[in-house]
Amino acid sequence: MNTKVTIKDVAVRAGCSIATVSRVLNKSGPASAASRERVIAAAGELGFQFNELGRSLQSQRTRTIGVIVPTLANPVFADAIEGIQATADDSGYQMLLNCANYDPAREEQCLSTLLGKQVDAVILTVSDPATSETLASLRGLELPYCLIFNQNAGDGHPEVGVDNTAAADIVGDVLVTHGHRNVAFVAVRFATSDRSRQRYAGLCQAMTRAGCAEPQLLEVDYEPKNLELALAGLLAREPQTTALFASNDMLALACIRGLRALGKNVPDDISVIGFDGISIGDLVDPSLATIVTPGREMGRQAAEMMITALETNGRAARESRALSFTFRPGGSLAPRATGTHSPAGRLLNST
Amino acid sequence: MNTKVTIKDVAVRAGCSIATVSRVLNKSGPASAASRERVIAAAGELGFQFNELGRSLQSQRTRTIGVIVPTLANPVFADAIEGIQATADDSGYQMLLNCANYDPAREEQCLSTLLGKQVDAVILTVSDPATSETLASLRGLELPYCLIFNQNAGDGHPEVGVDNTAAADIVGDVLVTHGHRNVAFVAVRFATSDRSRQRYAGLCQAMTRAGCAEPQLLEVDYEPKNLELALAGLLAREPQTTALFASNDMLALACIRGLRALGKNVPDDISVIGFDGISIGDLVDPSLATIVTPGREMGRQAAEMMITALETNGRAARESRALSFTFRPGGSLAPRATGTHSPAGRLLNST
DNA sequence: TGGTTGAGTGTAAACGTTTCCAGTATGGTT
DNA sequence: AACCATACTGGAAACGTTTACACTCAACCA
Repeated sequence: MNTKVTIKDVAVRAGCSIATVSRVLNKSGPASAASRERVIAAAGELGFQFNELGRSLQSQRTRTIGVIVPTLANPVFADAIEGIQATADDSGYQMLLNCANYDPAREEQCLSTLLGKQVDAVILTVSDPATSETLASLRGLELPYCLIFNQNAGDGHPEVGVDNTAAADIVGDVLVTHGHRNVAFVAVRFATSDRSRQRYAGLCQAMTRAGCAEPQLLEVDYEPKNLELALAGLLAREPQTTALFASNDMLALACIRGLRALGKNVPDDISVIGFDGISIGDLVDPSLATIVTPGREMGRQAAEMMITALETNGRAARESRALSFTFRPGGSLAPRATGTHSPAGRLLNST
Repeated sequence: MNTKVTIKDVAVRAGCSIATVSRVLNKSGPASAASRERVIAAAGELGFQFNELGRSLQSQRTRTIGVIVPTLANPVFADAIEGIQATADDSGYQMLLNCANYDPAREEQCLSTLLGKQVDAVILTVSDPATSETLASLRGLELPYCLIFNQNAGDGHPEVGVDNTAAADIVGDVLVTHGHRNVAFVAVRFATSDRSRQRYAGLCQAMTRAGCAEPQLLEVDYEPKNLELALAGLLAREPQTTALFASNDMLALACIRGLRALGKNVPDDISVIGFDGISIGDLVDPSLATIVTPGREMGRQAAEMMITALETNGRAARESRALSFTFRPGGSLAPRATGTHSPAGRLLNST
């Protein structure tokens, strides 16, 4: 009974025109106490609720923010989404969500749908900002938009993210101070993820600065069997490898599992560091050493930025923000075994 | 340049009326080859895209499905969302997502917003179906809706879920066959989650059937310190407890961590079983014994059901589906230590 | 008393579509 | 030659709002 009742029905029941109903319910113009009362009563009795379609069409704004992310399977995106949702909600905005599945073509299609729905702004993460058509067309438009997770996307795109390169550089430093000199970077979708590449670059930078070998690059997928094979191959080719840096936490966890399956102990035989700082990393054993990025905060700030841009109607949406990150130590990282014999874990195994 | 161009602009450029443009672009009526060609050209040159607001207002359908879930922090909901998204997308539908944060008042508010936006259908998970105002008002409406995760909600609400009680009963059986006779059920938000209560009931049913003590009920929150304290309290009060059944996987992982912090080894000192079957449970060590529920499939089927109901315009949305689940063994579950002395793990610790 | 004010109200246009309806040709039949 | 389908087309109404504008009426002031 909620639906179907329009402002016209309220007007009839209140014995006035729809203009008056609108003015009363929106508090947007004068109305006598008597009308006001009758309108409110009528609306209440009828269970009237505005049809936002009509409102949006007229006002040229939907109070809806479109969001495009690669997936929800990685909790780091779920976090950001929650941040967007919460912030939007506080300001009376809605969120229209699309998952593009790491596919640039789908990204474009998602954007197109969102535009059709007349979203007021767009928050998105793209596979590769440098080549993204989606991003290119977005710049041509007049509506506020903002990248999240992507950083240093170039071309002055507004973005809220962390400096992946700097963060990975720190990971490199940490590895070096722990005595690791032969490390490998494990990535999924390296070719189509700017973030992976930035993280690899940061790692390389730190390692070569310390005079270490250029880290190996190992591209893998999540399929357990394949991952195991790839890891086995790496360890065979580069037996001196003592640490793995995974391009994200989910992958890091998968690597630990894979190594375990190969009979390797983490961190005694080999250390693993992740990236993102998903909360589960802290629950598992060994706990995951990782870069903690503020996923939820990223979403929050991006949404806030969009809403401010919309409310002030100013061109304020052009800014970018680099959020801070921290390195979280964890049990998956240990100092490199000093000799050919390793400490505790190894000893236990060899008894 | 995409935005702002309306069917009227296309009509002008094509030298015809908007009616003709509409007919051509929608293939919804006759048009001469010449008009057709000119319209298509004009639309292309102008980068025309339909304004769905206008369309929806006129057609009385938005091709949008509203979704309300408690949170995205639990991957099990993220899975379902992805399932909904993917299915909706295939049929040209959008998804409007809201997180209600386990708060019935917010659930109501979310529904109200969704209705304002004129969603064509609603898929939701509520805290407590029995007392949910949201659910009650939904039944009064004429639009298709469907519960997910909630099951046996009563009152014939359409739902897609698994039989929590039966699943938990199986968990009880598994525990019994592993020799556990003193187990505890650990839950968050027991009072406001029908699922928690159903799972507890199923466990009790199986345990008492086997002649065991009624399982302890331990209500906790996620805060690590509190959880640790609660677990310590339980073990002090009921030292004979040999297994924990957690109301969901996230909590199970948190329990394992908490037990570890208390110096207890899982599964050697105590076994832990979860519920949901989130993929991470398979990555960690010990791997999580759990009930695997088809989260994504739940979302998929719910969306499919809604779309069918909408397309056929039939009252087909009244059905409910119980999806199957499986028990997944894992390293977190071990047979109860037979004597006062426990096997391997204990021995290692005591060396 | 006449004018000015201002509050309260309704009419109607506009937002971008779809679609009914009434037209105009064109062609083919008797 | 008159007729009638048929194919195409445009005008206009409708969907549910907001809001500019014009109107009425009372109160107030000179």
